[in-house]
Amino acid sequence: MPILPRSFYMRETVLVARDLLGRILVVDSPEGRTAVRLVETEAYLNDDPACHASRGKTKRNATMFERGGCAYVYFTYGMHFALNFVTGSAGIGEAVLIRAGEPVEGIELMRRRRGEVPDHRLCAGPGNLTRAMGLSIADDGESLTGRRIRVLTGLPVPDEMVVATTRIGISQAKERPWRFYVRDSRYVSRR
DNA sequence: TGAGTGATTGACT
DNA sequence: GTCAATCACTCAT
Repeated sequence: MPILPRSFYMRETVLVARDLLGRILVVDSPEGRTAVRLVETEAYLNDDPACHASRGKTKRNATMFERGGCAYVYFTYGMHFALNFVTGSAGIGEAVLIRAGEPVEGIELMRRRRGEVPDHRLCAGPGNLTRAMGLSIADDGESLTGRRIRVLTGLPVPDEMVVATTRIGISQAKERPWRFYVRDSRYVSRR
């Protein structure tokens, strides 16, 4: 299956977030391979108060200002990592948060990393997904078209199967409908 | 320098 | 529904 090219990410961030549903994220690690079908994403834009980049560049968010097509991974709440796909041209500061995926490969490895949880919870939520796939701050800046991390074309999700709603866990710009998930999927973090 | 918050999660009432 | 875990960052001293 083909790898999504960098040009996929060099588009409007909200459109990329929507178009990522149904795509396959593959991560190779020394322990083995894991892969998920993306079922839940959120867009974070430059002029968006909820976006890390909205208050300028810092050491933590610097990767967000790179050219689209790389991973922005950050550490939050003192214990969790969150994976984003950087979008647009260099210097813009926009990205798509990967909130949930449906496991398609390496489920045993995910279970070992996550412990006793049902399969539809393995990658439900940004912190859970990074833990199940073995991602950490060490992956910040990694290419999304590389050997360790890549995103395959998968099967795009038709409009009637996509729900657009408000984002989760933010206190500012709550009303913007930039969260996308696959209707009726058991693998999303919240309904 | 220090208090408050956060793109979260799981345990508990 | 509440709350603690625990750290990078912001904003106000």
